[in-house]
Amino acid sequence: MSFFQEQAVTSSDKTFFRLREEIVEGEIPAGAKLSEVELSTKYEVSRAVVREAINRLEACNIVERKANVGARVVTLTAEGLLELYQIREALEGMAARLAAQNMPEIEIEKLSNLLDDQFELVKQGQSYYQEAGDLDFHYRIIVGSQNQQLITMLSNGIYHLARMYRVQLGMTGPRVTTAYDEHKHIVKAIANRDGELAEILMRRHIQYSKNNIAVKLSKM
Amino acid sequence: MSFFQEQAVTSSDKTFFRLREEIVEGEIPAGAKLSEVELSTKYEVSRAVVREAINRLEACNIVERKANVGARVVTLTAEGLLELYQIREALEGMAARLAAQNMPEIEIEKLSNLLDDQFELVKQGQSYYQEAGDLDFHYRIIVGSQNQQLITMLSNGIYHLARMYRVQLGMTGPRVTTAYDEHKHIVKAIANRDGELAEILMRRHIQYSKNNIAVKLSKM
DNA sequence: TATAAGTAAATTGTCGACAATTTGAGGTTT
DNA sequence: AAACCTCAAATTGTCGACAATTTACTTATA
Repeated sequence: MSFFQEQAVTSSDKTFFRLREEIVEGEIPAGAKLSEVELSTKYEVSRAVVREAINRLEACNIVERKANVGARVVTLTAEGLLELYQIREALEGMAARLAAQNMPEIEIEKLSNLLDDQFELVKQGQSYYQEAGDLDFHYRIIVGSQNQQLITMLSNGIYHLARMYRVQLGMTGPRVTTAYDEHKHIVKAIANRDGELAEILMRRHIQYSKNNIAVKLSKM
Repeated sequence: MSFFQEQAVTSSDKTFFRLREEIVEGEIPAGAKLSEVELSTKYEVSRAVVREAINRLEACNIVERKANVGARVVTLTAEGLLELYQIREALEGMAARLAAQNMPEIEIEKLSNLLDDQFELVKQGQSYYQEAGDLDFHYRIIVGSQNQQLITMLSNGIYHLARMYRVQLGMTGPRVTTAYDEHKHIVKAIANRDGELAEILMRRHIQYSKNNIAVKLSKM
C-alpha cells in the first residue's frame, strides 16, 4: 500500500506517522481536538514529541492550529475536496507533461505492463479499481516527472489529504468503469513523448474523478 | 512589500519570521548549517523555540534536516529553480483560470486600475518591474481564484522559496520590458471570464520568466 | 603510512517543570 | 434576565537539564 516508504528514525517520526494514520483513516474524527497531554499519555511519549508531530501535521494541512488554543483535525467540506482536486489537476497534469519528456523508457514499459496485468483482473471480472492500483499508477507518473519538488509536494502533502477526504466522506473505491481506459491512453501519450496530450488526458482524468465525487456529494 | 501580513503572536512565530527573512535575503547563506544552540543564543530564546522555527522552515522547503545530524539551508541549484517555475506554471495557471470564474468584478477592476497606475510609471521611464508590483499582481490573481488551499500553498510555500532562489542566484528584478503587456492581457482575459485563455496566458507569462532566468543561468 | 578501533566533544532528541494564556463557572451589577 | 467582572482550572508556550547519537580526534595495529 505504501510505495515511497518513509522510515521513522526518531520518536517524533513514529508519533507523526501513527497520528497521521489514525486521522486519515478516521479513527480520530474530523474536527476533533488534539490535546497534547492526552496524546502524550496515550502514546507514552513526552509532550515535546507530540507537539512536533502536530506541527508536521499542520504543515500537511491535516490539522489546524491556533496559538495558545490548540490544534484540531481539519473539518472536511465538499468545497475543500473539490479545491483539492483542482490542485491535483494542475499538478498532476504538469507531472504527466514532464513524464512524457523525462520518464525513462524502461519505466514507461513497466508502467504499461502494470496496466496489462490489471487488465487481466478486469477481464476476470475483478472490479477495476482497487485504490492501491490507482495510487500506484498516479505515483509512477509523478516520479516519472523527475521534478523533485513536485514529487515531494504530491506525495507528502496532497495524497494523504485526498485520502482523508475520501475516507471521511465515505467515498473510498471510486468509479470502477472507465478509469482503466483513461490510464491506458495516458500511458500511450507518455510513450509517444507527447507531453501536451499527456497533460490534457491526465487533467481530464482527474476532472472526471472530481465530477464523479461532486455527484456523490450532491446526493448527501 | 508584504501583502497578506502574517502576524507573530508567539515567540516561535517571531523566530520563524526572522530566520526566514535572514535566509531568504541571503544573510544566512545557502548550505549553511543551522545550529540550534547557536541560534538560540543569537536570538535569546530557548532551543525549543528555535527547533520549532526550523521545523516550520523545513515544511516550507527552505531548510533540509537530517535526523540526529541537523538542519542546513537548502543548496540552490539551477535545476531546482527551473523545477520551481514548472510548479508555478501549473499552479498559477490554474489560479488564473479559477480567477476568471470566481474573482469579483470589483477586484478585477481594482487590479486593472493597479496596472494603469503602473503604466504611468512606465511612461515616465521608471522601469517596469519593481518586484513588489509584480508580486502584487500575481498575488491578487491567486487570491482571486478563491481556492483557499491554492492560496495557502502559493503564499506560504512557493513565493519565499522563489525569492530566495532569485536573491541567491543574483537575479532580482527580472526582465523589465514585456511583462507589463503580458499582465494586461491576462487581466483582460479574466475580465472577459475566459478561464481557458487566462490560464494559457499566465502559463506563457511564467514560461517567459523561466526562459529568461535559464538564459542568465547559462551565462554563469 | 594507512587503516581501524576507541574515546571525548559537540549536537540533536527527549523529558519534566514552570510561565503565560485561554476557558468556563460563579457571582455581581444594571 | 442579560451583560460584565473575578477567579480557578486547564491548556499551550517556553525553558533548562539529561539522554542518545553523531563527529572528530587520538591511539593502536598491520
